Amino acid sequence: MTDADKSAFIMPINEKIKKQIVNLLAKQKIKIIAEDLTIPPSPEMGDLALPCFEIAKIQKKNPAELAEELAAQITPSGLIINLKNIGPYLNFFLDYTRVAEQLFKEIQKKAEKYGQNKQVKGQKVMIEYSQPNTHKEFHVGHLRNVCIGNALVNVYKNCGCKVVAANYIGDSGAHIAKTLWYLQNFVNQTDIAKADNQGEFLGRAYTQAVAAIGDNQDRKYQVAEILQKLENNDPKIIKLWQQTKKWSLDHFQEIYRELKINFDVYYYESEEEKAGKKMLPKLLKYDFIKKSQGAIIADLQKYDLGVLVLIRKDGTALYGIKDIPLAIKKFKKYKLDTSIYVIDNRQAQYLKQIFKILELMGFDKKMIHVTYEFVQLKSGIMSSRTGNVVTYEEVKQAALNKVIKETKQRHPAWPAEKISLASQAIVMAALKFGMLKSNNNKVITFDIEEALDVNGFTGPYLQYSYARLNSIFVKSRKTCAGIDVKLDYKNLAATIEKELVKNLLKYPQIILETKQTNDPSILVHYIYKLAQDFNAFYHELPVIQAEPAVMAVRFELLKSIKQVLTNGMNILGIPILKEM
RNA sequence: GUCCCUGUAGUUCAAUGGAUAGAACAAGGGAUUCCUAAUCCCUAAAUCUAGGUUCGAUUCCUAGCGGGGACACCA
Repeated sequence: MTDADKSAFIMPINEKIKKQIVNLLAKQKIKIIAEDLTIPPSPEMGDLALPCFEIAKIQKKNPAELAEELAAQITPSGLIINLKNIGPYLNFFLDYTRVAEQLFKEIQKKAEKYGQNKQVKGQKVMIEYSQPNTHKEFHVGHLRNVCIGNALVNVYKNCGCKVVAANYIGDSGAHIAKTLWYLQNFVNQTDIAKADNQGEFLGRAYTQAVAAIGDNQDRKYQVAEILQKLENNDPKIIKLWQQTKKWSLDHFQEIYRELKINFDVYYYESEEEKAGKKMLPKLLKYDFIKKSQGAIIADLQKYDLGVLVLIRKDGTALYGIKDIPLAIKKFKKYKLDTSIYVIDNRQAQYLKQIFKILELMGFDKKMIHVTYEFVQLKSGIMSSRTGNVVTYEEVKQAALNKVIKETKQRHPAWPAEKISLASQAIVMAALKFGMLKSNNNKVITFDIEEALDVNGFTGPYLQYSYARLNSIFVKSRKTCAGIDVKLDYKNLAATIEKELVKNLLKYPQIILETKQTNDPSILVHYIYKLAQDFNAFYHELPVIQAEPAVMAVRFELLKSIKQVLTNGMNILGIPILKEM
């Protein structure tokens, strides 16, 4: 085998096709790259196209005439079966018989690895996400972060990275002091004991605390005192802090368990706060870190990044002082190549400040802020402070009630356990899909009605498509066992079948794009389109009822669709159901 | 005031600078002796404004208008 053969063998088939077109043109002394090729607006026009404008310009020719010339000169070969010129475009037609055969073999051979690439093989990347604050409610805004972060962890793994999934728990700071103050002054022990979910109870307490404090200077002073005590390890307040913190952490764990999300490492603000204060003398040696108005600040005005307060004038710590030691610690412990922070866009300025501070300290490492826009409600911005939130728990419960009812109706014979498991999976699919379907840069205005919808562009649609597909396989085992025909891919002739093949070809490219943009919505749209085309196929063409030769190739197609659906849904964290 | 994000059918979202701007929901019409109708098919419906760059702009640049957000002691 020559080197060229070897690389052709390893090369995913979609790249192979483009390479062949590039070579065909090279023979005509025309240099293009794979990225020059576009997709025609409709399949009848071709499968791939080369716009001839730029080449025509260089050759000082009319683009349409050039396309015509090229169409006449080039003899199709390999996976290209035909080509023709339409106006200024040179369009190529794929030999679906051969493409399908090779593609299905590739997908079945690579299985769960189909779509993976080695673009950044061996790179060590930490992705920090979720970062919930204890003593606050876990709302749907937090859910978006978790869904994006988890999907990115999977995408980076698919691109050959070693990924460390990190969580950074906000277990210190003003919000803690406020909640503890409220618990001490307004809540009696029996109320706490009565609460069935103490984590949620605590979240509500925070909102009530903020309202109770209001503009009352006296109360603000009392809260500041508690913050001081916390930082000075006052035993009584520390005990209350630890006790209540556990409530929140248990609640978060329950949520992660439901979402089927795991973290490799947990960091805690309370610990980084100590580390930050410890390194304060070292920090003060830098010119840009200085005292100002009684506080300690990082003065970044020179860089158009304003000022970041690190230590309040009363000596207590702010968030910035905690992120600095943490960033350093991460790289040291895990020997990272890249550190990624998944945090909403409102903190873009803050992260620029942190990255700049680290840079000025001579810490020259690759840190990326993956920004996304926040989730708001129709009634305005979501805020634990004001209590204008929709919690994860309430959305989940509402969705669950609806889905359980629906599932019971559809499957009266199913045992309760099966209904419960399926409903849980459907709800997770609906919620996660809802959080991932929009581009990162789009603000999501959360609408409970929309979240409960299971039709159309939703997670359950994907699950339903998979279940139908799976059901064909289940039925086929009973009705057509033992059929043995030679596969003839010429039987894959319908437009919708070709469309599906084309979709499957594109999958590896989609994974790469998702990684490059850090935006899972790209994958969401792709998987949805695949499911949609499958459903069209399902209605249009029979499988089990088809004549054996046709049935055989359709099964090959379905196996590949099933694999890609599985791979994509796994990355997105959308649970797969064999029946629903 | 400065900076960041954003403006596409009634609504929520798509569209590496390319050919006829795609979906979903909502609206109206249709499909179930056939592999799950949580599905499918059909109809109607959109690029904020003005310039510029380009063979070609929803996409890039400039200005304006609209929406959201961040800018010293919340995280």
